[in-house]
Amino acid sequence: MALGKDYATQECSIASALEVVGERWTLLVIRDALYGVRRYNDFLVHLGIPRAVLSARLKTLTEEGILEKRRYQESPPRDEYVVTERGIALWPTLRALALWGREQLMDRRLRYFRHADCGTELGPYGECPACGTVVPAADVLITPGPGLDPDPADPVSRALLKPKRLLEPLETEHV
Amino acid sequence: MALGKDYATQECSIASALEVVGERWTLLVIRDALYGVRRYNDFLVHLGIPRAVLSARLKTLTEEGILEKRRYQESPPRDEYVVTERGIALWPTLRALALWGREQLMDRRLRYFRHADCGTELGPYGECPACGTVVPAADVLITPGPGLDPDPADPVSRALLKPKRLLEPLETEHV
DNA sequence: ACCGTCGGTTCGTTCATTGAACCCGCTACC
DNA sequence: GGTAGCGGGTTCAATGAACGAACCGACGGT
Repeated sequence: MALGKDYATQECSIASALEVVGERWTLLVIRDALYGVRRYNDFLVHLGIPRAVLSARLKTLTEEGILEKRRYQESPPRDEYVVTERGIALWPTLRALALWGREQLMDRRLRYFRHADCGTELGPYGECPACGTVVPAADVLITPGPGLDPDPADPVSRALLKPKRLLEPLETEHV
Repeated sequence: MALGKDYATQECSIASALEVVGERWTLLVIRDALYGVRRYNDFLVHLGIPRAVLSARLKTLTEEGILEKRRYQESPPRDEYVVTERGIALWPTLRALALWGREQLMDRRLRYFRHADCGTELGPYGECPACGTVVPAADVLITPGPGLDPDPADPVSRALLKPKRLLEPLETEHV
């Protein structure tokens, strides 16, 4: 999106944000990263995204400081992509978008976002109605809802059937 | 984005939302609509968007129930695009995105979002820190910040130099 | 020696975006 | 009554991005 064909005339922080995260697939990559996905192949099978596009997105997200590429084993050399503070700061945006999609477009509940400390479902602005506090991303528990396919094909979706915290790395079946 | 080339494999309300509002320019059109822009030509000059793309976006946003096309004079026939409840429901998402862009990407303050009743700047989750309530879109006051160009070229930007409420129709100089 | 896996790159085809040109209904002006 | 202008579009050729399939290289297992 950048490189000349950007939202140049816009003097606006929304336009700046969209230059970084507004391309196709980008927000879904960040969503997966917040859900705990870290490996190239897990992004690939879970998103169903072309490999070239995934490589490009991971590259620019790394350059923008939203993901961090780090080596987790030496032989064979393997890297994982971990979401940074800057990426975690997008959680309120993604939560708001998920809420809009659920209320305006969907007929069923796919996932619940809860406060990990007390299990209460988050309110419309990301707060815990029981505790009265705003819940940081690391304390959000994702639990499956009734509309979710109980036997999905890909290993990432299967791993997401168990309740887990945001940011916590996802344990995929290593075949 | 729709029509076959969508995020078909994603079982997720974020993906559903992005199928509707995830295309290039779409969220900026909605931002302008929330700021009070209603006329084709105002969108056109303020966004600097190709006419064909603007027509396409207005069409799909109308079909999706986010904007409503309505005639405001008969002769010559003229229509305006007014944001609906479904579009207003995107305000928390846009506010969160603006906040992220401002804090993570920008060095200066362009606009403040305030509670119209008391003038206090909104907190990170869209609440008024003074009143302790969540502020609905219609009660948000947009005021220019210090980083904003004081003499912009297009009439929409000039009209936005005055404080005004969200949703309130924008008065452009009718040349 | 060979097969499989992970994390990519390359490549031809299809689709979307761009900017410029054109069009239509109408009004105001001369 | 001709014509200039405006709002709100559509059409078109050229460019750029996304797609999917194929290929590749480093390694590990058998």
